[in-house]
Amino acid sequence: MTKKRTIYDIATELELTPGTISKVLNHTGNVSSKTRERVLAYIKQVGYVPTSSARMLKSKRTYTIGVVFTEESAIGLEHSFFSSILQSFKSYVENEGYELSFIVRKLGKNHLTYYEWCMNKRVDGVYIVVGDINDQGLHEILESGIPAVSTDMFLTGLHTVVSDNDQGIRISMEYVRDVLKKKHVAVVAGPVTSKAFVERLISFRKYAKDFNFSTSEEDIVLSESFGFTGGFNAVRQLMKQVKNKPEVILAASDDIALGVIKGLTSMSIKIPDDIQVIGFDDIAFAKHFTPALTTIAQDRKLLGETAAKMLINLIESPEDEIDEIITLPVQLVERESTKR
Amino acid sequence: MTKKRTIYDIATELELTPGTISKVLNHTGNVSSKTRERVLAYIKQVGYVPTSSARMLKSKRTYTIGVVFTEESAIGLEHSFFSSILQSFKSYVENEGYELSFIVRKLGKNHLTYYEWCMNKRVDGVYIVVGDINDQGLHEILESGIPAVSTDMFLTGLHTVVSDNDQGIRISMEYVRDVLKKKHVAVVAGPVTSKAFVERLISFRKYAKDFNFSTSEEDIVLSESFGFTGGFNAVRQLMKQVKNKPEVILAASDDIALGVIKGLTSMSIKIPDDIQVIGFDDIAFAKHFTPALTTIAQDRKLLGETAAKMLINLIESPEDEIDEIITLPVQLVERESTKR
DNA sequence: TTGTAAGCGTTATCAT
DNA sequence: ATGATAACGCTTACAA
Repeated sequence: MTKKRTIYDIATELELTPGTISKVLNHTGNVSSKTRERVLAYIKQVGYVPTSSARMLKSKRTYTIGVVFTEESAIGLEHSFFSSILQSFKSYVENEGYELSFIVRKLGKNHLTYYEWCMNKRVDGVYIVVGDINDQGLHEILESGIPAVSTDMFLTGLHTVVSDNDQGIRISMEYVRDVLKKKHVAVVAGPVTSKAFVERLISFRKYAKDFNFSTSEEDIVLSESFGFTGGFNAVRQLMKQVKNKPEVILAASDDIALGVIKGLTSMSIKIPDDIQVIGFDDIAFAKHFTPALTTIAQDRKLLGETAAKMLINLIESPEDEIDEIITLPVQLVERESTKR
Repeated sequence: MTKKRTIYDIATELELTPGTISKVLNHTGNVSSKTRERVLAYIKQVGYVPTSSARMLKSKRTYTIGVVFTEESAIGLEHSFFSSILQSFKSYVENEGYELSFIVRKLGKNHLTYYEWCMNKRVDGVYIVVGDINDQGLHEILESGIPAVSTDMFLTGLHTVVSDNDQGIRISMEYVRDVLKKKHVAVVAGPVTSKAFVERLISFRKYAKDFNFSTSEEDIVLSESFGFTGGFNAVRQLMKQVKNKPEVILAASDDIALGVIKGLTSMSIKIPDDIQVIGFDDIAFAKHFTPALTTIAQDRKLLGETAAKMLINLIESPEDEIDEIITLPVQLVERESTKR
């Protein structure tokens, strides 16, 4: 490992002083455009890059964003829905010169709270991809005034960008009524620990009533988990408790929907011939499944990007007044799990 | 944001000097156990944590590992196979007090090579999850002597942990011969840009010959991409070019296998009744697909952990002589896409 | 056993 | 327009 060149070396090599180099590096102070060019050219030539720890130490800006990705919900990097939002967030902020650092509860030998971690790392901002609303540490962060955004949860003081869950449920119900021409629709709801699932369930109840669907409480069942297995078990439960088979089942997420389909298949129920299924999210696998899943597509790329823009705005222009909540429209994608 | 307490504050508050505080923090030098206890207790009470940038600047150790996750292959965080290895790597190193930082080509306003990035961030080591073997930047890293491990590629000087591809192909072929009792097996291979895919194809040819399978060159087809769509197209091509339908198809990866199944289904070929399919990887979705996929399971958790252990060993005990390549055994998982 | 002081590589405030 | 110099918060000889 060759010795790292410092701003000091550059200076002597160019017969200047460190201060001057620093000025051109930071586009600050007065430097003649002649020396500026010379320094810039030399720096590029020798491939010099400032040492970030020194810069951080001095300047208080770290160009680092802390990422909260709660693993208690058993969804880590592996969960395609959240990780693809994160991916898009990451690309955006990297382009702006920021980097991501996962917030962990442990640093070296010390255990610490989210807030302590943020103080220690001096992150410029925090992005909550998935968080536990009951986590005291999250509240501490908000109270501390560190810029923060989320694509998952609502908390006062927390800027959030989410898909329009109500609209999503509304368009799937309209699709059921107007295109599928069905009236008996059941729902496999997600765990109520997630705000999004709660919203979707509320909207379902509302529109089922507004549209005069023949849906009763026995047509509503809760999946005990986020994923495939939850949907699988829940739908078997649903079919057991229901007097008449529903014509259509709405699932709270695609993961759950795929479990629902598999559960139904395991009971020799054909999709979409016997029962039609509609999901929510449009995960990558939805179109590959057999039958391909009709679902409400969330724009994950846009979710991540919007959150990124929002956070950088919060960091770099704290004086701007911006909306606390941004809602993004969703879209119905018609595939094989429903049939006109 | 309350002002951060420094080692200096702690010292004056305790009527000691910064040096002493540092010593107890680093378990170094001589400190009476009485003061040590006192300092430790106080630190915990006020929630003090050392500022990492200052520590890094001084000590040259950053407790940061750079992660190379090439995105050219269109597989980002979203790809479940690699991201779950990374997840397991991450958990392990975090427990040891390290953190991960994605290596990007851009830092602030400067574009730089992998190597420059590593120098700049002063990472303690590098983990290549997925890398492009032709990338000059990777070679630079190895030459520089920064400790590096990979779970994907082979390069002299690069420590690597991989699954035993040859064993995987062998046991699936033995399974075909001894359990399925079939002789005509085709293969949908993966793009040869990946070493793993090359190995699997070589092993396939070898065992097809050794086992006297009735497999000819026309039974071998290459998927032009890593994923589902590649498998889908490739198998349709295969069925077109082949005189006799194969009895079993081996796919180079699960993603490809699922595409193969869907492709076959689209041609009204029933699985496993008409053709049986075997994958490789055991991604999360393999068991949820219809039909559930018989496959060779790689132990992703162990892959990530082993790589993590290896890298930390390289970092902390550079004098240890350790094997450059570690090969992990794989296992056959029998599901619905094959039938005895 | 504890204190002192010199750096680590920057940035920023003064002088020049 | 450029040069000196004092921080930033920590580690680590070395001195007391």
